[in-house]
Amino acid sequence: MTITLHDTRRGRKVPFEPLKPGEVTMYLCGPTVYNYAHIGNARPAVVFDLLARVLRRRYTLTFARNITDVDDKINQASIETGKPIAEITARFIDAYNADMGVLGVEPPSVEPRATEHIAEMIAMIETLIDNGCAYEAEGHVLFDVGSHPDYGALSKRNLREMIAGSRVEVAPYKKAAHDFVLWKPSTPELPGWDSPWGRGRPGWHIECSAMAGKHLGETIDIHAGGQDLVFPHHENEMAQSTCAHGGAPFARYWLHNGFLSINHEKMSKSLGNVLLVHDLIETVPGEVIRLALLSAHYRQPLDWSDETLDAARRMLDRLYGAVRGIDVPRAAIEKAEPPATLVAALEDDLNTPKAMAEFFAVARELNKAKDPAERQRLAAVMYASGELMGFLGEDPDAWFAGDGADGYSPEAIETLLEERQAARADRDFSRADAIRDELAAAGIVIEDGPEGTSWRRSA
RNA sequence: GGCUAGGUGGCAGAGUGGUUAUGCAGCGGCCUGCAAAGCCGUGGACGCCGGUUCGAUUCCGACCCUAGCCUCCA
Repeated sequence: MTITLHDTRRGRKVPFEPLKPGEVTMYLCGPTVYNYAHIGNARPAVVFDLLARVLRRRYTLTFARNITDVDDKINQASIETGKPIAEITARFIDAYNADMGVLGVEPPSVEPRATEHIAEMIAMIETLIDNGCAYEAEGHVLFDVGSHPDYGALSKRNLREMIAGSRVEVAPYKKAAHDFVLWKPSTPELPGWDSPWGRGRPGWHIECSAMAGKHLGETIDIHAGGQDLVFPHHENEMAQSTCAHGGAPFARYWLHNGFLSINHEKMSKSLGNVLLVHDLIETVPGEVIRLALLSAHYRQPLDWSDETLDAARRMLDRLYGAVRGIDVPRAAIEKAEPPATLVAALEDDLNTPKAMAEFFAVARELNKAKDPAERQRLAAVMYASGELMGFLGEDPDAWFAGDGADGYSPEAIETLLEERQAARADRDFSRADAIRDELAAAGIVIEDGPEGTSWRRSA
């Protein structure tokens, strides 16, 4: 079985073969660091983290996820807050990595920053001018879309249509409406670098092309990002890189995740419904958010609501409930493999709902199993599956203990449970039930099992 | 208006030319002092209209509706 991936350019699922046998290069458009990441930003980070995990099972993976730390929105944030740009970007780079870490996103192989690749961008722009794909005008350097016959191949649109439907005012120095900026002049207050075209700063699209080229080579295997980046960002990247590299293909597979809405509305500042990961993780476990983001197929739209989170939490409760109380040695987990059906689902264009169904199949088998050795073996399979997908990273008892916000310490709960056990032994069920009711009122659920009584918090 | 995706049971959400998705919720049973968890069983679905077919939710066409992009945006 080969891995299949949906390639945006070809518009269908295709078998995946890396350019170099055994090695895969992948580039993901990362954050622009002017604010905390919102839940929509987290979707590609989580989805393509999972893809990276799946790819690493078979290949040596070089995974680059860039940081855009020069951008007009950052400049704007600096003006608004009065804080230096470097302070803003440093702060939100740290916050991004910390927040994504809580969601189980593993660090990529390289995390290139735009400001550290200005020389590469200038060199690439010079090459583009030399190759006749770009021109200078009034301190700007623009990409000449007309020089690139394949322009529109990724986003499946043609220039004529775009010009006809264009509602944008065309800057006077542009040859054509869709020519886009590679380099633009900076005023003295704005960040800028010396260049052959004067002091200025790069356009957005050239950043990714330059960083991808430097860290992954002229032709990369997988380029990923949000669906909204298909046009113009990725179309422009493809045009630039292809021209700069003498026609060498840029990305062999283009992957795009679907959009996330909130309560069926687009997330936007004007609606006031922007949900920051930074805030969400205060009250919701990272794995719940991760599973919520993976509960729909990555190319499907995903609507985010309290119900989405509840559903994810209940699913994880079921998984943790299955492995609870089973002691699994680390060595057993490392020896265990996720079920082939689960891996196959993920390798089929990252079919996470199917993969979760296979995960639950193991849980069911484990819940049914009586033999301790068999239970331990299945629990190891559960944990191995969890490590692949980024779940079951917590101790089950800790998972069910929750945050203790109701004021009952574990010790206090244990004391009450002992009292209840004594009452039950005396067949004083009204006393036993009173204790259970008291805890239930605080959201603590008691479960009597063959090996004693356990408890958990239900949100 | 153009382009690209979608419309599946109470909810979320996969998949398939004829046979169980899965999770939550419901119903019946087992277990339990009673519960909870778990297990077993069970009802309920494929936007609308045509076409192809022995047979379509699955393929084809029209229609309706929704979302994203066409402008910064994951």
